[in-house]
Amino acid sequence: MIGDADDRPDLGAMLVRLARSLLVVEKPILEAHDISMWGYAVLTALRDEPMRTQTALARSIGADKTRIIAILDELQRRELIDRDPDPADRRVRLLRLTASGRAVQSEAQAAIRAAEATLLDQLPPPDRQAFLQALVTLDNAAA
Amino acid sequence: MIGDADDRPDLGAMLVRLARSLLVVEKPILEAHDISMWGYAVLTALRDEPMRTQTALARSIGADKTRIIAILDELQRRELIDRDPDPADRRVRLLRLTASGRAVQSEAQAAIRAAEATLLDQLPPPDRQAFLQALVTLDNAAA
DNA sequence: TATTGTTATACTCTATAACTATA
DNA sequence: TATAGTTATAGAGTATAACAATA
Repeated sequence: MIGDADDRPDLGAMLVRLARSLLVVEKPILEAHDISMWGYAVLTALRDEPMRTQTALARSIGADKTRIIAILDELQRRELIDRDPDPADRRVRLLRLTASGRAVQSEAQAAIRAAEATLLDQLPPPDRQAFLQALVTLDNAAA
Repeated sequence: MIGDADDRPDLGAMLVRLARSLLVVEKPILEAHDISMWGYAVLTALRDEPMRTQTALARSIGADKTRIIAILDELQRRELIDRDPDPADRRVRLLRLTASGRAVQSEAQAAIRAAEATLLDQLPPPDRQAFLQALVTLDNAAA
């Protein structure tokens, strides 16, 4: 284990702390754009591709299908998403962003990324790139 | 922003997902050692140094002072910690690990570290070191 | 009066199960 | 019968405020 730098906090402890501090920073940003954390997660998931069922959307953002219903109600009411029954199978709801929803997601994400940059600026640029790359790798592996 | 690799999930999203998946992996490990997540956090904080007040301990692990009371009750009942009134100021409780508490923390941490290694093994060793180093830097900065 | 620890309460988040409507 | 969506309920986790003991 020589050189393994084991004299550090547990990985889980550091990740939980960092995740929590990021959520604290991002909360007021999302509030400024008048959306919730889950609302933002939904908009971001739908930006990449429309979804054919609410269950699939829920799973893609790591939520329960019952948990996103109130979120979808709100997003639909504000006309940020379309949510239409599929004519081919009237049980399912076709979900996609409206132009307005796409704009809100884009603006919120820009603000989020700027806040992230403030944190990441504490790493020298090469370390920063390596960190993000490793994070993406682990994120894909964990999924 | 050339070369900034912005085509990735938000930093917060990745950190939350990774933190959650680590908690899922670690939960059965801690259960096998018959301690809770917060119990483990308390034992680990006290391993590094005894604490003079419960409030200080709570803050050091990012918890509320009211939230650790049941945890301390349990740890004390099982004789994993000592929790004695300070003769110099009878309001405060002096907190430190017992020999037994130190052993439980040590065994649990070894198991936790082994589980972490399984995840980290998905990174090439040099990337792994860089990732951990960056994480420690950000963790210190965020505190 | 200020502080430590404690208790009580309420609030948020989440998980589970039961219901409807379609297939 | 099986599935998508919905609703209702209960549970866990958390935050806030009030209280007792001590300084």
